[in-house]
Amino acid sequence: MRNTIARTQILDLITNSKTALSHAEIEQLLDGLCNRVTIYRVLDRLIDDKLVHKIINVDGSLKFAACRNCSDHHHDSHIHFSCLNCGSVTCLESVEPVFKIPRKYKVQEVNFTVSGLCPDCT
Amino acid sequence: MRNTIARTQILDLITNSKTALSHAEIEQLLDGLCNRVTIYRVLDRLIDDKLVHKIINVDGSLKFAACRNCSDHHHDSHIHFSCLNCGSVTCLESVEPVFKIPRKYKVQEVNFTVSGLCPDCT
DNA sequence: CATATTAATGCAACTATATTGCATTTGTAA
DNA sequence: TTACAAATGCAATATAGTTGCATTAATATG
Repeated sequence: MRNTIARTQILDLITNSKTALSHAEIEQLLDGLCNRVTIYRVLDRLIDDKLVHKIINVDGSLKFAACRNCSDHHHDSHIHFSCLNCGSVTCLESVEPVFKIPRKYKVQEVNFTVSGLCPDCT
Repeated sequence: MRNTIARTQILDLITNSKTALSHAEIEQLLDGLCNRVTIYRVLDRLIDDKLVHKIINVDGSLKFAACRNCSDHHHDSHIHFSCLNCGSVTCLESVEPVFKIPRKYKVQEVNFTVSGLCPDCT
């Protein structure tokens, strides 16, 4: 795994962003630094390296956010908040939902998104 | 809203299916009954009419399932189980997660998907 | 410091999925 | 039975992501 300019910049953007970023947003922020295909590939690598996690938004679009405490495996069992007005997606790291599902289902991952209005849009 | 053949068939398929169906699965099951564009439009109408709800799968793909108790507004606050092996998506209607998020967020909808292995695939 | 190795990139082409405009068909109310 | 508008089919277009391959560049080694 090499520390390229694209990788550094993309990781920086995601890490310093208050909200999760989409591929398109990253592309715009990078302003031609690299090809859009490279962004896809860098994102894949960052996810493999457990530095970033992928969030499926309520509208099906993808967002990327920095991982915290994901050294071993991804555990993004926290809630994601998706604002229906501004489109921002925020990790609510401290909130973990409680639920019980039938024992016959073997749970591996959890994807929990709540949508509505974020503090900035109320 | 007219009761066309396409509408009837598509609603039947979704209602009688144990698991949520994708557009592609519906298209295959209909076996040329109507154009794929029509399927998109019928699904949109069924969602508007609160007869079907749309589920965003963990891989970002869309699935459609029959609505229960959605006369006024969609309340699919139940859990969806997504099988990583066979790809099936099942509504676990009886399971509703408990969670608390900061008051400054205004919650409107909830989208909760758990992935792993379904009873058939364990 | 030079250089060899190979990961990473750029580009173009391609695939998959969804949407739109418009002419035609068809369900339904009068 | 007929008229009207909803629904459909088709072709074109849009959007998002992937792949193959030649080229570039990061890094380990001598």
